[in-house]
Amino acid sequence: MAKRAPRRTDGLSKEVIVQAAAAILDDGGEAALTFRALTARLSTGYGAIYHHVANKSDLLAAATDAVIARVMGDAVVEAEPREALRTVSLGLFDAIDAHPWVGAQLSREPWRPALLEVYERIGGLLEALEVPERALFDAAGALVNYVLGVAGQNAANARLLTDGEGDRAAFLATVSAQWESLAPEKYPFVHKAAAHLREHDDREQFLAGVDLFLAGVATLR
Amino acid sequence: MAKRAPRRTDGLSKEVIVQAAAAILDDGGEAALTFRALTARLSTGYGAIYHHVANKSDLLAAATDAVIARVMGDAVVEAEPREALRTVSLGLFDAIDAHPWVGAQLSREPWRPALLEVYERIGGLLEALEVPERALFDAAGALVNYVLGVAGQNAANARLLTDGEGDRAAFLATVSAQWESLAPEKYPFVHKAAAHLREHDDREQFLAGVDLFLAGVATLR
DNA sequence: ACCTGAACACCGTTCAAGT
DNA sequence: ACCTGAACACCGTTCAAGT
Repeated sequence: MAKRAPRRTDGLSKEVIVQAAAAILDDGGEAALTFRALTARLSTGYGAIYHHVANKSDLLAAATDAVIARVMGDAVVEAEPREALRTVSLGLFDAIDAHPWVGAQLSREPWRPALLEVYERIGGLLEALEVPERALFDAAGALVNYVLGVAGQNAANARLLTDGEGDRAAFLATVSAQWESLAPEKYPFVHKAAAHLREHDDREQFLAGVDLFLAGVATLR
Repeated sequence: MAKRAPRRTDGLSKEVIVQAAAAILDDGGEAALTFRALTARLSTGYGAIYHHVANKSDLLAAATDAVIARVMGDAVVEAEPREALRTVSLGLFDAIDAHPWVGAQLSREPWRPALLEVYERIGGLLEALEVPERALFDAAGALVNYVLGVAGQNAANARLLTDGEGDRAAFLATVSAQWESLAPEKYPFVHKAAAHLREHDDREQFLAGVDLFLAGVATLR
């Protein structure tokens, strides 16, 4: 009886490891990604992984970069900058919604190389929108931050729902009921917002925010 | 020789525990908050803490709520809604900058009771700004998300700087140099942005984003 | 009711040893 | 060069036992 597990015949690579990590993250969320789970999935040892990856942080960062790079690669080039900005923003939103761990990671390490592409694309499109030079960088920073910020918050909700058992409608109904039960004299706005909360569509609300932003940018011209 | 540490004479309470946790978080960042560090600081045992607090998540949430509640309590009521919105936003930004762990926590659990106050205040002020009913909730959601999102990103940077050794100027110079070294044909925007990055003020850029947002909101009237 | 601290079931990471 | 897996130094959390 062999004491050791059979050795992998195909070589390991950072890419293979990062892809396996992403699969684990997608399946079970952030808590599921452990080196033990990773060695099991790859039928290998700890050292083999550490040979290709510096540590867990490095692994998460690489997996995040891969997702963002894919989104930016997929995003079609549109003629009209305003529409293109909406498309790029929504692409990021959807990717982070599909991979909630990406949202958490981006808010933890916002200077990743992957975001270079995002800044370039969004900045370039704002330039095409004829935003004046003096406001261009503030506008780009604000829009990128809005997109990542909202997508991250949304991802947190998505995580809450997959980690727990409940479905989205039930969760929103609970929060909505809480808001509704607040004294209208003390919380007039939140009290009124409760009804909207139950029916709102996250994607639409996200896009409404992008549009508000672009409307603000348009006043600068 | 007594085998056991002397028993606390004053009683423990959730408030005392939460405050001690906040102090540890402020001192050493998120990694420093362990139950071992907490028992040492409070001269108590694990069970004592678990008697007042459900688990670590609960502890972090309570500490976050306390910080946000303080900010919202401190925020002065201003006559002019536009100025009041800037004040509230900046108050949140500064609080999260001073306590970076709050930013991380809020992006992890965005439905905390503490945020009720934030939604109420910001929503109410937008209402005072005569934002039409149909757009009010999207606008409030977007603005709150922008504020928390940017503040969270900023907090991540702050964390990067305190956890590592470097100072802010050196860090920005490094990123800026990286951006500048990119091929201007491939990254025209980021290449140009490098100079701005070195000199920009996070607070000012944050406020510029709030203003862009409010300008967009103003077009709805 | 409130508190103590040994013990348990996990982590990420290291490293001597294998091929 | 690349890989294995026992071992180490941590975690959060539990719980029988104390006051």
